[in-house]
Amino acid sequence: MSKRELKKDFLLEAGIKVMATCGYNGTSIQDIVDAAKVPKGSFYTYFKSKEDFALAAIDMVAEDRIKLSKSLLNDRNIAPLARLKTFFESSIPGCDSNVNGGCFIGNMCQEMSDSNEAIRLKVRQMMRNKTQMVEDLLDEARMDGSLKNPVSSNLLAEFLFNAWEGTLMRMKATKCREPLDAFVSTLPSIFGN
Amino acid sequence: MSKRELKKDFLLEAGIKVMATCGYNGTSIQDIVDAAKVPKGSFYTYFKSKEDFALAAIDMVAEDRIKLSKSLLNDRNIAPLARLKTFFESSIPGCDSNVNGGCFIGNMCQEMSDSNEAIRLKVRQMMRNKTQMVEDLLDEARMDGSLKNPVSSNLLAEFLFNAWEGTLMRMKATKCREPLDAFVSTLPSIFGN
DNA sequence: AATTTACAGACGACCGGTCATATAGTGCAA
DNA sequence: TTGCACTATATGACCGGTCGTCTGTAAATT
Repeated sequence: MSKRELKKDFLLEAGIKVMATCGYNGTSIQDIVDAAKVPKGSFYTYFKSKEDFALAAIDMVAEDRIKLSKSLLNDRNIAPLARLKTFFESSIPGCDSNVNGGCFIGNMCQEMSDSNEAIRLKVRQMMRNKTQMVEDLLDEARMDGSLKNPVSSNLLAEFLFNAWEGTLMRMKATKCREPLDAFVSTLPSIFGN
Repeated sequence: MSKRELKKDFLLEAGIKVMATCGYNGTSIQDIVDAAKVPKGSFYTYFKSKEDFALAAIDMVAEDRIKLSKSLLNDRNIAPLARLKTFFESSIPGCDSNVNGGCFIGNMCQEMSDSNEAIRLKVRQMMRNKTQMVEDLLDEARMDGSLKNPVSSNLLAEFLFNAWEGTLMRMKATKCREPLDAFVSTLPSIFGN
């Protein structure tokens, strides 16, 4: 990775931290470069606009998460539905200690979908990808008999992924992990018995 | 209702429309007064700050929704779980035609919870209220035998309300009602058989 | 020497909020 | 009913500050 790309990633990582808690409109270019300890003028060497930064940020976050999820999801030593639980939990870093920020992609979705089409489309794609991963896992669980819910894996995956995103959102309001526990407690009853 | 209160409500209604699509930080005082066709100086006659406006806006939206929900929820001629479905659907106005805006309270939650404690607490309270309504309905359904899921009404209500909020969020990303349909299709399988 | 990258400073626009002034509304005495 | 003092509302110019972006030039790299 070139020196330029390293610095770009560094700027992204620092900026994501700010934008995850303050949102798109609540984060200024100044905030981003301050967090990265980089002069303001340099910002436009790496990103052609604030929107461009946000799009790259969504890419980076989603890529990190998907990489992490993939390694967990393909471990055939663990039952599919147990992996699903892990999958959800892995999508929020340090969900017990640091309840700030929530899901960066979910945040962008709520704040920007109605005002920035490029961000909306990128977010939609990322969510579609993650939903597909859930669906594959559900299919696997159906094969081995641990999933008995008659609703199609496709619909159920949509439902569960969205439910999880809603749970992360609720965590932002409560600032505690209680909603997460309610989710995990309820999950088995949805798989059927 | 006094003349003053009428104008305040008018300003609120016009402003909520803007803020529901552009968010808190994406909406300026100028945007609000423009939407209401009122001079900027007048804003501060009715609200002491932008934050004050947002808090009043959340109140108004939640009050409207709760009033609407209450009338639907208490209709004993309809089965509890059917009412629950109506309850969810009533919380989003014109969910098929106008997918813009989504859930105002959900939007505020995601955007502001980490940066404005007053808004966060207000949002938390509203969500708690709505969850309680779901819980009551689930209890009623359990009485008449239509709800067989062994998970407590409390946990299940939390789960379902958050799932619904997540579904509304997903609708913002897709700009179509498909996620809503997936939610409604999946719902019966959660009640048990 | 030529090209790319780094960055300070400045740009006009707009932000949330204030204020002096103008106007409208109210209660009361005559 | 009228005239008057007083309070409440109306209003847009204006405040200091920050916004996202751009430009000119210095430094680094090729």
